Amino acid sequence: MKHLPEAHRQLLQMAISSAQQAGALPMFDLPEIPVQPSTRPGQGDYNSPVALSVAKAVGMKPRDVAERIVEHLPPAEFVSQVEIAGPGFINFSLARSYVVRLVDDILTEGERVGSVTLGAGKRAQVEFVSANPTGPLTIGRSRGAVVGDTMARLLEAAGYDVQREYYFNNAGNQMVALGNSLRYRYLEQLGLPLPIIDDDNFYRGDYLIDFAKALVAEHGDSLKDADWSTFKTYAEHKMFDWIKQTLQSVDIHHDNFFNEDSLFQSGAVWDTLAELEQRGHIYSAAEWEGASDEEKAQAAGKAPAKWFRSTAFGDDKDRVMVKSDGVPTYTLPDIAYHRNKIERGFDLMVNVLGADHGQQYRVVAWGVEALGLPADGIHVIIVQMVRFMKDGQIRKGSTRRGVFDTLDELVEEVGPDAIRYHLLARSPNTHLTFDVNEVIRKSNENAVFYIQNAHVRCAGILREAEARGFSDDAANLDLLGEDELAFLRKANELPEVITAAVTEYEPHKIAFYAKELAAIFHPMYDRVRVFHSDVPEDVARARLRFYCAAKVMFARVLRLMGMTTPDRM
RNA sequence: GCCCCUGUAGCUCAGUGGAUAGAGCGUUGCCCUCCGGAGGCAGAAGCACAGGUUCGAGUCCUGUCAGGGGCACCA
Repeated sequence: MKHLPEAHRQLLQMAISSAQQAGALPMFDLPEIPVQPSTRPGQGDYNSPVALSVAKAVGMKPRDVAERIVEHLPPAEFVSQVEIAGPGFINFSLARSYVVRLVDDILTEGERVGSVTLGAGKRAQVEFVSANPTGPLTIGRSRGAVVGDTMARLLEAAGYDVQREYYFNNAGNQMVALGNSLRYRYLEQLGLPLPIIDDDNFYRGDYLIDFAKALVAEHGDSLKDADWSTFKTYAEHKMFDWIKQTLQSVDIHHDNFFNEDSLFQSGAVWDTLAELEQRGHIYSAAEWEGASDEEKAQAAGKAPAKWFRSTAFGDDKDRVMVKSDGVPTYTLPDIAYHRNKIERGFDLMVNVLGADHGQQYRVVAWGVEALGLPADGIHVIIVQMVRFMKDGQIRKGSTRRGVFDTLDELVEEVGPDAIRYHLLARSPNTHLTFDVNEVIRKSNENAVFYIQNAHVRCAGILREAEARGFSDDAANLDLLGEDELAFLRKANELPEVITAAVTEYEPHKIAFYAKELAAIFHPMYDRVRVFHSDVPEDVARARLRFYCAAKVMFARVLRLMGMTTPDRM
């Protein structure tokens, strides 16, 4: 399968160069040549407005430029016809022989169909989810989880060697609070005197009561004098088992769990601070340099903190790296973490964050810049907030108060495929309302099953063929009709969709492509029958092979979205 | 107040600076015995507002209006 816009681009490039050498066109700076799939019948399959865009620089009429280009176009096996239309568009039509052969290309490429070589020999990392293990995964994390995992799948299809990473903080105050909360629940189970616990530092969720019961069952009262850290370690492991299981239920698997604590153990956090200090980006003060008199008065007498002069990079306020009590803020280890990522030698590092972390991330990016590190491989996908609704009620919640909706519950209610599809099928930077009732209703009538049903129908035909002992051996693909060809042309857009999704960091493009492919398939399916009294055997053979290829296409796009590929509804 | 994101059909959303802006739901009318109709065909209906850049703007820039999120020595 070819990346057709790229193939056409090369043709145009050659044509322009040779026209220039022949003196038919003057020399000029050639911009990226635009090539796009045509949307309207009569305008070919792909077109380029390149003549329009360079006409001014060339000092000729667009149509004349187009003519000179077309005269010098080298022949290509996939092009059957070239026309100049409108103000100067160059329209290309695909050769029937090329399109028909796609059936065999698809079958040969199989589950990797549509892959491109963009990332061949390169390593990419996608960091996503990254929730601290203080409670079950909430629905608030689900969008980033789905977007991150789909991005990883697309990067693999683009040829990258991909690592999925989960970064978590097991060192901070939250984890101390978690340990103390479990200790409280443990002592409560044993009926022992309870410690005083600050409401703000108490995780109230019922799951800690369950953990405490399990602890009592395993250890009796032998832990009654243990401190928070014992309980924290237990809770952390238990929590991660749970989180992994939740993620697995939506077919998400991380390759690496990177914990913040390791950055302290290795000394990377303090090394990073030293490096920043050495480069002159850090100062000690009770209040930041640009603070108002009022703020300074409030800070008077406070022990000095260490500040990162982020205002030098465009921030509106400097940021604390080390608090006056000597403990670093979250930002410093996060900068150390990104340094670590870069040192691990990834060519591309994609970081999926919720909108609430977008601002915070800028400081980290400036920190990386301040270290003088190459940051051009780092890309952030900010996913905007999702409002989850059920029965007209907006769901919100806090892990600490123990009031929240979990991803487990959502999976239970709407199923993994519907979750993945609906959270994916939006541009990451649109705000989205996920109405559980609506999704359940729509999924039963629309997109999710619409796409899966295309796969089901192909599988049904293959089953029928097997039952009849009918094979596609020696199929003559020239017998395929316009309907099948239209599908195949759309199928051949997969490489460009994967390329666009990866280079623009917009994984939702695959969801829309999948729906478009199904929208071509279903009307065609009615007309293009295999086993029907009116269909001659040789035509049936060709169609059967075509449906084999169509099934491969639907399986491919469904898997790229992390969805299942049912053979029956 | 400052920063980020978003305003496209009644609703939910696509839309690479290119030709006549697309889907689904809803709505109006129609079609279907044969590989599972969770289908198919047709109709009505739209780029928040005002400037600007450009041969060409839903798309880029500025402003206005409206909505969402973020602005800790928390993570």
